[in-house]
Parts: sequence; structure tokens; C-alpha cells
Amino acid sequence: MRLVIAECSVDYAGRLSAHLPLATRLLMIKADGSLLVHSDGGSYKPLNWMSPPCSISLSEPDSDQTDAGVTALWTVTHLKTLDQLVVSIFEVFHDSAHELGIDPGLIKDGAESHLQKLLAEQIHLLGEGFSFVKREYMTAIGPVDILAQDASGASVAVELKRNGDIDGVEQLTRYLELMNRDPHIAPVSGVFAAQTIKPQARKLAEDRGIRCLLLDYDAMRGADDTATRLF
Amino acid sequence: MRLVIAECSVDYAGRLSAHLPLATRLLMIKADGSLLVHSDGGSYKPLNWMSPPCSISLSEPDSDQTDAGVTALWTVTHLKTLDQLVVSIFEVFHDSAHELGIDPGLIKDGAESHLQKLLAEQIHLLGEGFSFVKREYMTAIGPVDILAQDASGASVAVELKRNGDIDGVEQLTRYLELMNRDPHIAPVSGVFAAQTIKPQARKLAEDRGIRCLLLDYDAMRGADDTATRLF
DNA sequence: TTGTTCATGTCGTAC
DNA sequence: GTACGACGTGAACAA
Repeated sequence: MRLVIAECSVDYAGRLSAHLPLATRLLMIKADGSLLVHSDGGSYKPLNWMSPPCSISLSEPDSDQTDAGVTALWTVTHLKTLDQLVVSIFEVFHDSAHELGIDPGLIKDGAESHLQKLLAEQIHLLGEGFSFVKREYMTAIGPVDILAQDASGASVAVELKRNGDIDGVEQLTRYLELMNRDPHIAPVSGVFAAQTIKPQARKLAEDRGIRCLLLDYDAMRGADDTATRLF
Repeated sequence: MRLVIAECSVDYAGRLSAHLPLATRLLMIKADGSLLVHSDGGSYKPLNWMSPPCSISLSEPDSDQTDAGVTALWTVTHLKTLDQLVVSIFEVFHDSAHELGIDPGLIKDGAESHLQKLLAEQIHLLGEGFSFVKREYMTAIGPVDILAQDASGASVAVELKRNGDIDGVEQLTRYLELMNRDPHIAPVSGVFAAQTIKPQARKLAEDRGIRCLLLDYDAMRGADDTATRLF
């Protein structure tokens, strides 16, 4: 990895065009040839970048550029899309290279399908008298997250999301349409369950007779811990 | 900005838990206190990070940690969510600080918002006698990109995309359904406008009586430049 | 390889 | 501040 602190301007031409005016920035060149341009603030996202696979080539500035103060030009080209990033370097304040080796990578814990497992175990959250039937109930157009029955024994299809948006409502709508055409299982009602539900998704769901259910992940996990401890 | 190359392990506890085993990495501390942990490959996304607002505190490793080889502990805490990132530092290979100043920021060209602005100004592209009403016209399920009127005064909802795909047609369909149920604005017809329109999207749109309109971004920008120059 | 869904998404913008 | 959609979305996983 090479780290360069330099006064530079940057131009990107690819899926869009973008330009960075002259300023002092960090240029990070990774072992795979990719380049990141970072400022001293903002988020983890670079101001500009080129992802691998790409190649970087150094070239001499022409006389106009030299007159303007450019001392070096880096041209980074993506090998597939041919997107281009051009860094015009005016002054270099720091330049160092470091051997890092390959990284063992990130280990994550506790994300997504956990919620499905918890709701299957705590099916009473759907309401009085509900019973669990199946997780990942297969239909011709994909699996329904959870299939349950209400107190009267009618089928209930549950679509589960962390962040409930319109897409999830559309998905559940398609399942319900299909299942309600199958006399073996119809009638099927729908529940849209998520940790957060956007107002417009809620509106669309309710327009279509789909019930919305907000889930409290921490409470559900807490209940699970308690249950686990008891047995 | 401070740049540290160090052998370290990292633990994150927040919305999820994550762990990085011992390896040599770049630690970037930005002026706002945020921290980025980068390896020498992968994408522009750091292996782990803490976004501002956050504060970083140095602490001494306890005796177990010292025995394991830890020479310093950085604890970065998010000021609002209290997410925590703990960096256990074993050996430092490089440590430098640099003054970058604030960045003037990125100038983008060619995004959807620009296209929206141009079409609002050049509403005649929709057809003879069309007039512009509003950008980002709010409905209960989200904003319609452009609301216009045709020559007869009937409302027209325009959904704008750079690359027109089925999703965009579905989005416009939802708006039209809702708006056509509102007697104050019905009847509303739809126009699906994009720089490129995929064949399936075009078929679906036309099946639903939605007109498709291909936009020539360069021509629209050129017309804009001309108009700007003339006045 | 392609498509689909998730994300500690992040980012801008209108309300 | 909240809500919402776009993003050079990127990344992981299934088919």
C-alpha cells in the first residue's frame, strides 16, 4: 500500500462525470492497483476512487498543465468498464509505501435470518391463538418467510424484513395473489413484519388489506435469552 | 489526518458484532475523530470503521492483554448510538499526521436530479402543448418526479430514470393508481422517461397504457447551454 | 456467470 | 430532524 498526501485535482469519467477541485488530499494505492481519494472528513466513502480490476499509469503533464502547476498525472483505468480517473498532482507532501499482506477478513455475528428464527419461536407476537406452520414455505415464485395459522385455522403468510419498504409489500402481495388462487390453502391473509416500516409502505400494505407488525429485535432476543437460560 | 500502519485486531459492537483477527492494517483517523480500518485490497469500503460524530480514547491494556502482546488500546465510541470500536494495537510500523484542510467537495454531472431539472425546463419534449406543473409532487406513497399537464389540461405524471427498468414502471403504476383514485386530480396519464429503456420495461409500460420517452441527455444539456448563453 | 437481496449501507433533498 | 429515493450503490449468496 502506498500513501501519498498531495495537493491535487481529480476528474472521473465513467457512469457519471465528476470533478474534484484543487485541494490537499490522501491518495491511497492498494496492492491490487485500486485507488482511493480521501479528504480529512466525511464518512468512510472516499471522495473518489477506482475499484479493481484497474491499472494505473503515470504520465507527463503537457506544457499547459505544467504552466498551471501540475507536476505529475496519474491515470487509472478500469480494465472492464474503461471508466477513467485522472489525478493531477501539484505538490506532494508525503509519500510512503508499506507491506501489509493479505487480510484474514471480517467475522460478522448476529444479523438477518436470526429475526426469522426468533419470530418463528415467538409466533404469539402475531396475535392471540396464532400457531406456527413453517419457515421458508415454498411457492412457485419463491419462499414465503413464515407460514402460520390464525385462531380460526386460516393461513397467514408473513413477510419479514429488517427495514420494511414498498418492495417487501409488493413481494408479499405476489405471494398472496398466488396462494389465494390455490383452493388447498386459500384464503390466506398477509402480515408485513419488520423492525422499521416506512409510512408509504405501511399505507400501501393497508390499502391491500395487509396487516403491518413492528418487531422489537432487542426484546425478541431478550425473550430468547430468557428461554434459553430456563432450559 | 493521522495515518498509522500497525499490526492490530479490531472488535466492533453496535448494530451487529464483528471481529477482525490480528493482521497489519492501515488505521486512518480523520480530523472529525472518525476512524477507518483498511486492508491492502478489497473495495473502497473499509474493513471496519466508526463514522462521526464519535470520540476516540486511548487506554492502557490490562495485564492479560499485555501478556498477549497488546501495546495500546483505542476505543472509539459513537456519540449518539454508543456503538463501540476497539482497536488492539500490537506493533506500530508507521505513524504520521498531516494537515489537509477542508475539502471543496465533489462536483457531479449526469445524475438523475440534473436530468429532472433539464426536463422540467424543456417540458415541450413531452409533446406539443404540454406545460410544467411541479417537480417532486408529493403523494402518500412518495414523490412523483414531474407533474405536468397536456394540451387539454389533463394531468400527466412523469417518472424519470437514467436507466429505465421494470422497477420504475412499477413505481409509476403505483402513483397513477393512487392519483386516479383522487377526484381532484384524476384522470392522470403516465410517461416513463429515461436515457435508456429496457425492452421488458417498455413492454410492461405500454401494456399499462404508459407512454415511453427516450431522453437524449447531451442534447438536453446542449439546449440548456444555448438557452443560458442567449440570455 | 447472472440475478437477487442485504447493508453498521451512505448521500442528497424536500418537507 | 424525519422521510424518502438514488447511488459510479457495493457485497454476499443462490441459481
